Amino acid sequence: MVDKGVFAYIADSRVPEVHALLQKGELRVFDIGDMLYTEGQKIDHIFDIVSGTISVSRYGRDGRRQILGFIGPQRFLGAASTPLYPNTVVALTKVEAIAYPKSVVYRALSASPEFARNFQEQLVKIIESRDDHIFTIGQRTAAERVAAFLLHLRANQARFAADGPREKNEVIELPMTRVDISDYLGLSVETVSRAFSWLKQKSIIDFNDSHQCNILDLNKLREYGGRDDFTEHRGAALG
Amino acid sequence: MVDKGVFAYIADSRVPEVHALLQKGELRVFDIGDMLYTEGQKIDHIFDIVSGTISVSRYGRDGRRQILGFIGPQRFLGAASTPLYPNTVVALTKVEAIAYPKSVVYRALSASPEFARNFQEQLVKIIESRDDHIFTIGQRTAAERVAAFLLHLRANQARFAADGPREKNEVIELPMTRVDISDYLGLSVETVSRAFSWLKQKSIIDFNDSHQCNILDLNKLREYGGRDDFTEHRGAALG
DNA sequence: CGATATTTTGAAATAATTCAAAGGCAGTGG
DNA sequence: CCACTGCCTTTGAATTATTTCAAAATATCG
Repeated sequence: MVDKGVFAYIADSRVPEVHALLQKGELRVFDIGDMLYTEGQKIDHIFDIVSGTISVSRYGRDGRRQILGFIGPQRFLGAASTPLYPNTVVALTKVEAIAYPKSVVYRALSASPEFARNFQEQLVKIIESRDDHIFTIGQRTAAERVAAFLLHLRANQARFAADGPREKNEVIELPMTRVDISDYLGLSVETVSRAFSWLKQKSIIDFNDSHQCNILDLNKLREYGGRDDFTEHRGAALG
Repeated sequence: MVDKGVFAYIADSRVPEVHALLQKGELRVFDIGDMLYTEGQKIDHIFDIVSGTISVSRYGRDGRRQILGFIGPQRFLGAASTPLYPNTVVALTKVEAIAYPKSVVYRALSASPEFARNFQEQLVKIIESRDDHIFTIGQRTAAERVAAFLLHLRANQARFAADGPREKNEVIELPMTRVDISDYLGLSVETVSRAFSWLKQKSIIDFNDSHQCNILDLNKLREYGGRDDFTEHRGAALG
């Protein structure tokens, strides 16, 4: 388990303003279901996730929900172009996050070109990850979306796994519910469930329980969900 | 018609490195169908669009295409987290764009915190625009997607329209084909065409020709396509 | 262990796609 | 100027993927 957020890695603490930033960070702990931000809220701090998983989502007038991303350790969130944050962020597991005052973050970004450059790179990676998502829901069938989703989780989980001898049958943790997955993929719950069953019946995956998935045939999974593999990266992920 | 790109607005030319950047910009002209970038290309410059419209898209193995965005004046493109650019960018109309060497852009970003801050804000706006897009294709029906698309175009065109007395029946220019629209919205061409016909038949819109749309009833259009209106902004739009 | 929520499966309904063809428009050459 | 060609757009009918409605199975929690 990592005990730092991503800012500790991308910020150069030799710069005084950056050092001050890292000092000002305040660890906060959230339980399942807690909200880190709510839609329309005026926010004054950036969260840097240390452990756990959150979802970033957006609601339509009539209650339709779209999940924009599932975000784990070593990502930050809270950047927005307006003072009012446009999304809802909920803890899917117990979450530890470091809260940094926004003003102090901006001061540090101004003072350290290196931090600013790394920060920009994280933003670009978020855009690229959104683009993957758009491709997935715009062009793929239900089974392909679910396959792509599993590969996406796998790529992100791999980032922090202890790299012992890699097992042939990899395990993917699914900390979210089927409803969350369906709201992420733009499908109904039932369709997501059927897609899992279909992949299972084809011996491409199977489940220990509904939140732990084994990949039995990675190549086949890639045939359905692959463009390439998704890009792995430590980094940002706002919404 | 604007004769500058967005960098001229967001960069502080009193900083020598920024001044040098603006000097180094080189105007290029593209015809309909020309490619500004191709997928997997190693790119060494950022484009800042002065006039015209381009599409940013991504292809799947079997040829499926997803358009990630349509981009007009006062936006830049070319930022990527890897040396190889992941998308294809094509001119939909005649396009004038200023090409800036990437290295010079990065030097200017390091030298001017103000430019860096504005640049970051543009990146955040791109993310927010991608989020709108994800919501649209993840949660909306065909007619709603088309309505949302029209509102999106309207918001962006409004940015540079001469603000004389606003007409009741607003006109929206559609420089792209129906196939482009369908690849943007994750629908088939036929479905897009039917959605237009449906909105027409409800007297919400009508067409002068297939690339010029009148909004007859903006409120009704918003009932279908609105979350709120889309945020208008001069700014970035990479892909 | 019982109660509640989540996940899976089944059958019917529906939105969107596919296949097919007609209509419209733009450009080219006679 | 008109006719021909090719492309883009619209409309129609049949097919299909996904959703919706309904219920059973499974897991979770006090």
